[in-house]
Amino acid sequence: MGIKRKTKSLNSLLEIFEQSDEALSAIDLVERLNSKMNKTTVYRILERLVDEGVIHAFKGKEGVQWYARCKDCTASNHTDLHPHFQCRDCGKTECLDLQLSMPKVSNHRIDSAEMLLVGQCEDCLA
Amino acid sequence: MGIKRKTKSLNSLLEIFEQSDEALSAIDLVERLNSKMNKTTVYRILERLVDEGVIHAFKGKEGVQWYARCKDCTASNHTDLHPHFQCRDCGKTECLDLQLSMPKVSNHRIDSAEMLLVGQCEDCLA
DNA sequence: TTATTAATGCAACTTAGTTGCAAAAATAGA
DNA sequence: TCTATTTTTGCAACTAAGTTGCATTAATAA
Repeated sequence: MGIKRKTKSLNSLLEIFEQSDEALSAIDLVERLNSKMNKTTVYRILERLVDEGVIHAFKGKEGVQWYARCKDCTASNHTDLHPHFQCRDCGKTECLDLQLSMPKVSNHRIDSAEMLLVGQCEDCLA
Repeated sequence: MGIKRKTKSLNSLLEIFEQSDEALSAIDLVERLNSKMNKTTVYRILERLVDEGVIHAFKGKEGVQWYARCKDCTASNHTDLHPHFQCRDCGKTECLDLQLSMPKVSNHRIDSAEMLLVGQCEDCLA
């Protein structure tokens, strides 16, 4: 499973994530890479990186896919549970440095939790 | 602003929400009402009901729109902040009776927060 | 060096939701 | 009431995000 070969395409994506502290949307990545590779390839590599625990995926405010580098996750262990913030004005999206606790709900088994905060980022507040 | 006329279409939707304790997806509502009204109308009425504070909207696990009746909200005051749960197996989606507190993030203004839990519901656990 | 497996590209498709515009229905004013 | 105005609805066409099938290319293994 996961990444079998570290190809040029995969490295291009990895590089982008290493150079960015913010989260990146699939749409944005497809656009940025559209001269280098096909959008199908972008989506497939993103999926692989998520499976490998290199990045994690979440939904932004419009319901589209966003990705960010994982700090404390591996393929088998996705432990870090933090909220994401998206700026309503500039769209900047970031992982927040807050550890959420998984809420317990009686008679329910919770597999995953996702929290999205929407508001104004530092730059757009000024 | 908001609802100017209580039409037949609007009442059909209101009725569905009154008869259901679960959340309902836009997709599902469009399907259920497709003999009675156009999907554009469904989306427009849902938007109006949200504006009026009658229902609230949130994104399900696939990033699509879900709606549920508001308990403690009005057009001007959307106070109730609770997580939503969606069953990974049967898709059942519900408001959880837990009050979340709006996280404070320095240098950010938070307007809204949304939390989605995914797992197995009571029925699918058995 | 050939066989096998994995990665990629491309075009076509799907799905959720939106838009523009014309028609119908409701309301208001005289 | 009758007419003018406003609101609601339907419809068809469109958009945007993401997916699928399949053929091609590239990498690895035997």
